Amino acid sequence: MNIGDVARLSGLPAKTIRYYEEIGLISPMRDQNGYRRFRDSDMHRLAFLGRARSLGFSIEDCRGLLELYGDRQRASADVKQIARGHLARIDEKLAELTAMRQTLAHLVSCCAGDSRPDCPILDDLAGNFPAGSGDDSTENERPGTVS
Amino acid sequence: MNIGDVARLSGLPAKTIRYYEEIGLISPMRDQNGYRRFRDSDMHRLAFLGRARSLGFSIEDCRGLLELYGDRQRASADVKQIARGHLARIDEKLAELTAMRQTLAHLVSCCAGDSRPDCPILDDLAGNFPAGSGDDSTENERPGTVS
DNA sequence: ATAAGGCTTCCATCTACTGGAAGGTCAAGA
DNA sequence: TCTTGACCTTCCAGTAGATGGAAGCCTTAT
Repeated sequence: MNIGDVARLSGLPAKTIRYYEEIGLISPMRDQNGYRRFRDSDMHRLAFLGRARSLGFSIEDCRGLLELYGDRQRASADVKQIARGHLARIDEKLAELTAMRQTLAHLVSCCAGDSRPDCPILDDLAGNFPAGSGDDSTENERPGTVS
Repeated sequence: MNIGDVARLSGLPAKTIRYYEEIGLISPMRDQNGYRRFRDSDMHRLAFLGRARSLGFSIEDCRGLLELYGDRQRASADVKQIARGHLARIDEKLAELTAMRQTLAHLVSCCAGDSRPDCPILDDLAGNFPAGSGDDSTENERPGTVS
């Protein structure tokens, strides 16, 4: 199979497949004309990569997972460790995004969004807190930056 | 104020402040020795930037927000539009991460994580679905890749 | 013969910084 | 006065994970 067929079958762009070869994730053979020739095993690795990437694993995680995938002597604990690390990163990201979302949604809901210049969103970004806008108690705590 | 002071006060690394100047977000003056000299207005812009970035606004969003910030004739609708666009992106990202998290957490919970090679995580990544592992009904739908 | 489409490599670009090298500046101390 | 150390400067490279495009070869059909 040539790269175009593999791209169609795997759903990965040809560019990406070449990139994966460049960084050593796959090693297809070459025909005499220089074209890459993909065997079933290459397709399997690419499918594996596509799936792992769609779950958000980093390229380096993928490299490790592929190695374990091809190792009959592997311990599932090693796989699980990679997956758990990734899960932890996802949870961090989720917490960060959720906090952002909350603040942002509040600001958006406070903004009239008309032709007048008054804007609580800009006020907040500029560090002005023009008297609690609806909710009582804690007077606008400002979340800190997260990595 | 020199860049070091501004960095301490704003919480932004000096490198980042130089970068923001390079891409035209701020334009501090220069002393005769070539050192950047920051006025209060520069500090305000940097604080604004730090806050906007911590809410996840892109640099280009920040550029637009800063422009509106400095425009007395602005319409709050323009600010709100940027914020809403950003909110929508956050929601997309949240949905994507939540889906990943769910699949991943399930796989992790299925994996023994011991010294044996059998691993449902690898099986899934490889496209093998070894008989529904606990839940009935829909026999493992595989989520597609999201941008 | 030539045109279309597929393939190749190489280089640049994207986001938002970050790290480091080489070197100028300034204030304090011996 | 010299030196030391903390600042500051610019410039270049690198990060993750591709993606876009140019220039050019290969193959097949017309």
